[in-house]
Amino acid sequence: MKLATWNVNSLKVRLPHLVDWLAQARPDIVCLQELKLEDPKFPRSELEAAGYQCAFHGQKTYNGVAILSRTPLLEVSTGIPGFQDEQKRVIAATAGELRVISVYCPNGQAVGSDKYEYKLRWFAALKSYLAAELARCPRLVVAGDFNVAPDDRDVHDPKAWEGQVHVSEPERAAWRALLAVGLQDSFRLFEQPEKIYSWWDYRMMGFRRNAGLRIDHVLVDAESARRCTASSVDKAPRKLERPSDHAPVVAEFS
DNA sequence: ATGGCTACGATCCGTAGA
Repeated sequence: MKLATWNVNSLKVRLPHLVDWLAQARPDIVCLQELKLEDPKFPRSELEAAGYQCAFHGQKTYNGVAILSRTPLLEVSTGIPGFQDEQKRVIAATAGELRVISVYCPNGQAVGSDKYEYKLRWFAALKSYLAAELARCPRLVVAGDFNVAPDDRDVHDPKAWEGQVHVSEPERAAWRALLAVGLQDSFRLFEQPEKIYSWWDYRMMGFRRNAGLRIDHVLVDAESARRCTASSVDKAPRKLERPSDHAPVVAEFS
């Protein structure tokens, strides 16, 4: 079983890349972020033709999340229960025995800004939600764009980024609090090459210089961690013309 | 020198992303 997460940065623009990638990588479940389109504009028929059922929660211009699956998606829920939020950043569904949550965590803009405070509040709410979901559904995968680089290995230039948004200590503490409810970063279950990232700035030839951050993650419960056989970043779609600034992250399970 | 791309929705610039 292969599960992926990909921040597509506009599903409208990236649909051809997504359809091609689905055909090549053949994931069973895909979590998508930054759809940037309203639900009536979701390309359901194209993705069904590619072999996927779809659950989506979109809005115009910003945010928007989805889950694609080769098997039926049941018990779809959107948002974080009890957390009022205009921004469409969370969708959950059950595929077989697995509860899957696709998340697009806030960017935070700059340390100390209103958006940064919102990001920390949002992470606290997500943590409570994940604890409750884990109690209810022991097989849980949370995949998406977390907008946090967990440690300096996940940052191309830790000195330049020191204290900045995505790596600041309060954000990393919020990340560790998510793991503390009983989840693991699937990528770090395995020995990995150095300098693996999932996002590269469009500017300054970020991708060519491998000036990136690892901010897209697949979190898994203990049993899913035991069954996880691989976790990696697929850089191929980032090399195409007019790419998303993020690459897909893939985890495989026995 | 604090910029630099990209997407979007508004128009021919501002907001946001990371």
